[in-house]
Amino acid sequence: MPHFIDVILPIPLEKSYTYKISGTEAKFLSVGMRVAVPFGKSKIYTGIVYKIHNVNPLNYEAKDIHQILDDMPLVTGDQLRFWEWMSGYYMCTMGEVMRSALPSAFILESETIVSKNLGANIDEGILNDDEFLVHEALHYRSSLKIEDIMGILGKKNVFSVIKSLLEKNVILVQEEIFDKYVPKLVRFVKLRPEYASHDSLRQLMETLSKAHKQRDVVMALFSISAKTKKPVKVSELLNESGATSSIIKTLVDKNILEEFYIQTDRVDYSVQGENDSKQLNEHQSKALEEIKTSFDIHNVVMMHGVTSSGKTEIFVKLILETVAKGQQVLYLLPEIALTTQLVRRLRAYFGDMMSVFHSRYSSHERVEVWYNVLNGKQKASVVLGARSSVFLPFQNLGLVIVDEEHETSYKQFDPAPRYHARDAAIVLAHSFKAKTLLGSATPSLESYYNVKQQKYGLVELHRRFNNVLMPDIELVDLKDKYKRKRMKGLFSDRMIEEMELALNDGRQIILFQNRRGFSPIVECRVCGHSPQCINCDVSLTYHQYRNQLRCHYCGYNTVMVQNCQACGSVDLDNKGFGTEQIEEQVKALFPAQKVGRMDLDTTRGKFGYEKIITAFEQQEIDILVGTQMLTKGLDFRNVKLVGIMNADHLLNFPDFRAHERSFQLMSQVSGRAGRTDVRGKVLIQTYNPHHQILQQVSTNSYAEMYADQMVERQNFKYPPVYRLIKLTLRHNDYGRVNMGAEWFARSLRQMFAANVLGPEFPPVPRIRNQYHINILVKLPPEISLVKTKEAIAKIHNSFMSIKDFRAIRVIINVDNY
DNA sequence: AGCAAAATCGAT
DNA sequence: TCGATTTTGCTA
Repeated sequence: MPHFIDVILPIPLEKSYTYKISGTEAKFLSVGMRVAVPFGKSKIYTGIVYKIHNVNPLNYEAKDIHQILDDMPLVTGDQLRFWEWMSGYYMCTMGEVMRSALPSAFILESETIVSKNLGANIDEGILNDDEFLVHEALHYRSSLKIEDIMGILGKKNVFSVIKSLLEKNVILVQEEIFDKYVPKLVRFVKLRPEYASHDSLRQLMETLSKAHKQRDVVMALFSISAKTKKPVKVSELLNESGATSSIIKTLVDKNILEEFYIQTDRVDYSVQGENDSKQLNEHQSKALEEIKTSFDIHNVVMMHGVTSSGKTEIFVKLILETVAKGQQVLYLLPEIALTTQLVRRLRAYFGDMMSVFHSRYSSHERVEVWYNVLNGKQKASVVLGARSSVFLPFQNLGLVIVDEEHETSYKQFDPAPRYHARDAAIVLAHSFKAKTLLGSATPSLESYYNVKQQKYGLVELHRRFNNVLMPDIELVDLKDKYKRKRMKGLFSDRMIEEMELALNDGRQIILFQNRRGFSPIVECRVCGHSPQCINCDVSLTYHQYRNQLRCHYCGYNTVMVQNCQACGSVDLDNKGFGTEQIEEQVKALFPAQKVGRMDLDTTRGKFGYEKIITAFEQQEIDILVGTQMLTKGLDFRNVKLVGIMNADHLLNFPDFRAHERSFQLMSQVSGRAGRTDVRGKVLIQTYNPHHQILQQVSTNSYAEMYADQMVERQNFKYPPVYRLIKLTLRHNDYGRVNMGAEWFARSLRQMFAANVLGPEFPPVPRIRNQYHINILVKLPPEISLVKTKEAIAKIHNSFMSIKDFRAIRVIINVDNY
């Protein structure tokens, strides 16, 4: 009987592909293993075995697989079902899910390797310049990659050259698969066995008496192995003896020391700190009990606790109880909140039961965590991770915690799958019959709506830990301050007073401005022209520290212009203000203080973010100016004052969630103030001090905000009452996207009538020379989401069959919030 | 995605 | 009119 497998490939293809396998292979293979398969003319891809069967495909001859890559399934059946849900719900292919789900080191790809044809006599005269260069290069290196050849020839199209060299029998070409995962080997040394006896050892020391450094190394080796009773790492020995690696090499060459390698686990943490979890106070204990009772009725419980209420300690207790039952725990956090600060804190509770999984870890480390979770290893009992950790191969998940549940960074926008990690986590937990706990000081409206609908349980914590008072929030009316000339630059007199007060107390200050750059745009005072990006429809932003104009969409930059490019005038004005300008003004106002800035520009390096946080923590910085990065679950003990420079930018943002987001952002920033005994102070500068949202922030009235916002969402048919699916059409031809979008919207209207909005160009219609246009579909609560998606998919199919529209990229974003 | 055939472009 | 560049179709 013939055997076949259906394979998922990590590319955006609608179907899975069928390959032929032998009987032996059929016996060995099981669903979830990786196989290397040929696909297309020459490429070899990594695929996941999706189905094993005996159905010979009718219309084509199935190819053989190239190789089996695993001896155990890498992906579990639970995961494949989760992938299916995700590709269905978020309208993307299984291949796209696979690409996001697997650490990149698991997805091997073949590479074309060019080598010299040794068997042939080559007449160099028949080669042209490019061909000769490649031939020459092969004298020095036995093999070349396509990439290398592109480098040598300095051009992209090297295929014709390779083809011609192949015809002239100069080279050979083969496809090689690279296993990107190399176990990390650590070098150890030990004394050769012949020196084991006392006599031989004494002899050895005598011979080394003149070689002091070598003797020191041997002595150090003894002292380390006596202390640790374990093999000695070369790195340790170097540290202890102060010797150089060449001395060790000499000893090895002299056959005194012996080298050996041991494969070590990359994810290797020494346990630091105490292992005991703190005692909960009465409010926390009560909340913990409430959560447990609530879990009896609800699969999902919302833990709504004000900032610094000690949510984390409650989570820790729950996690420890779950682990004690032998179950795994997933602790989700927004990427940016996964700082060493929090990891260190949790490490103290969980020690080596905890693994961390997020994109700043190397792909090898991610592979290690994957295997540990898959094999139910103790050290992966608790996984602390960002969005993508919902894809880990859990075996018996018992609890999922989604901390800072309201964070918008849980939603992946690009590439597909455009999933929301919170929602995906709830589905994942459900498939294991596990419970999900959402935590936030400012829950998202959609989650709170589910609470109100009795879908989720609710547990509240109103008091800050140690009864620290909520900060005192004061609104400063900018209109009034400007009128009465009480402003120094962007700072009101109140702001300066409070800053002085805090600094005199030896306390730190955070200033929040939701915009980076020195000033958003440069404008000519004579003709009103402002420099534009050449690829995108946006004004360029002035960045002082490099004297540059930059585009925030595509990264395009030029030197700051001195004259207006339209009229030549030198009278240029910097409109608006960003973090850089605030930093400069603070430095002028408080020359004695250290000022730091935290935004995308200053945190770009690998540890840039970490560095600024640490400096602020250790009070090397007195005043920290930053963007919304500052809101993400950081814990600074010594901050007395938080200043929000201009709340209006937030409130006037053109998005249906602007008010909700403003409330969350300002509440979160305010929460950074006064986390210890002294009551914190928050100053919000605004032109609209009577704005509802600002009043609600200042009185910390979440419930009121929720009620107000829900009325608006209901009236304007927005989530969480209605659901949204956003379609974005993209093409470099303005007319064509416009026509296509009109067609698409017209077809959608036949089904959904008034619930289709647009097509509408976004505020920045052109990005990287591509025109974007949006269509929004609003789904009333009573309408089936599944049927709607089917209808949209159908319309998309007919759209793609129209010749003029086929080139237009259609991006479907389900729940685009 | 990536590759190659087909279609279109554009300068001699 | 030929070669180069872009578009289109297909992968099992």
